[in-house]
Amino acid sequence: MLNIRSLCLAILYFGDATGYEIKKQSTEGDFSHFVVASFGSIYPALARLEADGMVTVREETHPGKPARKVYSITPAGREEFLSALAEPQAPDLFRSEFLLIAVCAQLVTPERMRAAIDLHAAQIREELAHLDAIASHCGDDATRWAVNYGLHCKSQKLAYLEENRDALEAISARAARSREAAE
Amino acid sequence: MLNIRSLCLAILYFGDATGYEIKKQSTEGDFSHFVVASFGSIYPALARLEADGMVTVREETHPGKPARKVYSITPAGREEFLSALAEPQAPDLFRSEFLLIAVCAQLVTPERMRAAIDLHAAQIREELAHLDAIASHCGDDATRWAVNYGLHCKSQKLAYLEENRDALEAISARAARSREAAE
DNA sequence: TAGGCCATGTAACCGGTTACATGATTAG
DNA sequence: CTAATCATGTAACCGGTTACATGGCCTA
Repeated sequence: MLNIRSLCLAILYFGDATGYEIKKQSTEGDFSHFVVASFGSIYPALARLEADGMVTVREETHPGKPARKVYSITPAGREEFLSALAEPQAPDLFRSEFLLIAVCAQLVTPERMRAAIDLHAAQIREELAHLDAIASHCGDDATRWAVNYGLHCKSQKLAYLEENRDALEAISARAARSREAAE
Repeated sequence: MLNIRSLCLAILYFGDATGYEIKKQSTEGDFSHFVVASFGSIYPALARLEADGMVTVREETHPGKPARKVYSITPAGREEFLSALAEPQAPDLFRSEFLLIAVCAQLVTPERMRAAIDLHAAQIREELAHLDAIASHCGDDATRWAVNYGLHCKSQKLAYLEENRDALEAISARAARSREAAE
């Protein structure tokens, strides 16, 4: 259900858009914290949706600007999306390279561990700043709810990391010391 | 870096294992909350790793039991994994069908919204129980750190959901009422 | 004038999933 | 007797990424 096709329908449900705008919306806009999409998947999906009668296109040519294809959702498209929303949702998907490194704290040098934590913290702060930006100019209640959810989770994540990073670094340092001792 | 190949090396770094055990480890065991892997990806990855000299195999045949191929990591394998760990990690990946539904709270019925929240809460509770199970019989400090990190993030997530679910349901209910009024 | 933004699309590739095929043992 | 667990592997498929191809406008 959370595929590019449904994502396009979701965005078009709230208003007409071009492929370029859909990409922007899903990598920088209101949907960006829980989906991903690239041009290589959006354009084919849009073409497919049109062939299936789920969307219509009109080509706009503003002189001196690249031609743009503006897509509109059709009643059939709305129906398809609504029935996609009606299916029981799959659990959230989470994948973390940082946690793989963390689990391997004994294998990496304390410096590497520290760098990984620093980078991880910086990544979370960036996501937080990004969510703040969305929150600051968003007129939709539901979107704001979702953003606040993300904000809460991520700030908690960062708080835990900052409070417990020493413990993780200590694990790494201890292992490094016993490796030295073994030599 | 967070691909099946590295995952296999990571698990084998901590001890010999069969493909079956690697799968178990990554869907039920210590790695299960931040990676995914299926048989269809593990077995080919292991074959590839052997061809590349990163692991060795020995076939064990216990009478009355299926033959098992036990893999061991080689020094070259350790080296490859360590250099994979040394690369700067990609940010955590998060994808949520629930949040797509949440953002569309105005489009779905209040009942559907409630069901989605209930299911989401149940999914988080399940993940929490799963992490608790790992925590309770895990002898490794780093693994415990990672599990506690997950435990903290997920319990916070659940807390936010429980405190704010009414607001989300209200958005859905309000939209439903105005749809009715429009008729 | 270099780089970024707008704007569309294709093609090769790849990593992974799903389903299938097989089969013995053990616990309920 | 049935279901689960152990155990390995393949093949078809698919969804998506990456890189490529193109090109004009605007800003620093």
